[in-house]
Amino acid sequence: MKTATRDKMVVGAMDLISRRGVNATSVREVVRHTNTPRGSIKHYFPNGKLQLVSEAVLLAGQEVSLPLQQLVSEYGVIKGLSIFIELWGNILKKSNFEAGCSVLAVAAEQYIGEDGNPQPEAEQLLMEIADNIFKDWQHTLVIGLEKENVESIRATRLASLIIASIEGTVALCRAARNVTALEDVQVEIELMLQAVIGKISIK
Amino acid sequence: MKTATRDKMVVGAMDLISRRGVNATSVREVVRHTNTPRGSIKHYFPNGKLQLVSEAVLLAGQEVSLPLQQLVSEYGVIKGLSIFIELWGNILKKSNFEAGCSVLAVAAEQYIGEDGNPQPEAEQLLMEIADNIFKDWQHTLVIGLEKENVESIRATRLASLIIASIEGTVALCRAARNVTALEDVQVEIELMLQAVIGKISIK
DNA sequence: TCTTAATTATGCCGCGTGGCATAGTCAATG
DNA sequence: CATTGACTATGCCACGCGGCATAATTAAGA
Repeated sequence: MKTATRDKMVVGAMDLISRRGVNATSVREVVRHTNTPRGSIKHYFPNGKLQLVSEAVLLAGQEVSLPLQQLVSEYGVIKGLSIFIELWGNILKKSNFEAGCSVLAVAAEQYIGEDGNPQPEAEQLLMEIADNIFKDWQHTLVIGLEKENVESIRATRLASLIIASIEGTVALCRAARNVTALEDVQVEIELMLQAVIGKISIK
Repeated sequence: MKTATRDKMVVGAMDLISRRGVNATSVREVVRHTNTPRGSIKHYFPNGKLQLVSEAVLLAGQEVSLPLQQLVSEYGVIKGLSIFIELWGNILKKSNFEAGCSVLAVAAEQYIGEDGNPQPEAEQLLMEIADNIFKDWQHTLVIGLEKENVESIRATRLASLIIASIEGTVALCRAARNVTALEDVQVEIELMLQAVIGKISIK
């Protein structure tokens, strides 16, 4: 497997993006950070930074999609989400609140090219990648909710709320340097879903 | 008032940050973007980019805090939030989904210095500013919820969820280049609050 | 008016960047 | 062993950056 170098680059890019964002992640820094040959970047990523970043974000999406899917299908939406949120808390704590969500990072900033100007085509590409990932996560939740007999339209709306709130909360916790908001949101999402699914009245 | 120049710089920085993020917003671009004398930046912001960015983010926070506070106190939490969310939708649409939330942008990326490395002190300063702004918004909601007889602890949790979900949704909508997620979240927040406040069972 | 202070103009510095091109090295296959 | 193709090393480029210093200009106060 010669792809060891290539993989390290993508993983390293993902890591840096999750901390610094896309624009502040330089390919040279990725190379340094991963002890990887600078001469290989052009070889593995002929389209340069944009290609590296694209793959890094795709990977970041996958690394969230898989556990989310697995947790929801194994424990159901409510318990699954609870664990999923706890997982994010661990990522934050383990990184000393430096790491965030790479996909959110993409969605929060325009892509600026080497000339210092926005690059609409590149921007659109990355945004579409991010959008697809968000929609993927949302879809997983919709499936899980429908399995609990939540109506399709309602499930879609709830999934939007849940994804958005988790993403937003991760950012909030970064700023606060604690995990309180994540705990708050976990509780409220659980209460909300219990009400919706169990048709129980919230007091 | 000679501060016309200074103000234009702060406003321009805020605008650029909301689109590009902090790291991709250069002082020189702010100057160009605002037709402002480059020589004045050192004069009005002796501490350089960090000072400019700090004030821009503070302003961004204020420009959200005030309407939020006003809407909640005038229309109550539910109706107020509904209008507030619609307001965000307008910002997105009017900017062709280029503008986002400057405060979220700060929370989503590390601050990278002119040497290309993270600057922990600057980073901490900006994060504290962002955190204070988030907490300010949250406080406004807590007040509004308590006025509707929601228990204090519950109100705090709900406020976390609401702020996080709105911030997250703005990012989602940027990626999707439409306002659907914002509409979804608006409906679900309204339903949730009606249930909590009115003690009505959700079907 | 004259002079003092606030503001602006402009050029320079060192640096890091993304991209590229050329040359080198290494491994696998003939 | 030879050769071919994949991988890597390294230097260069033009650029934009943040910061700074010095000089010019303008406004305001005596």
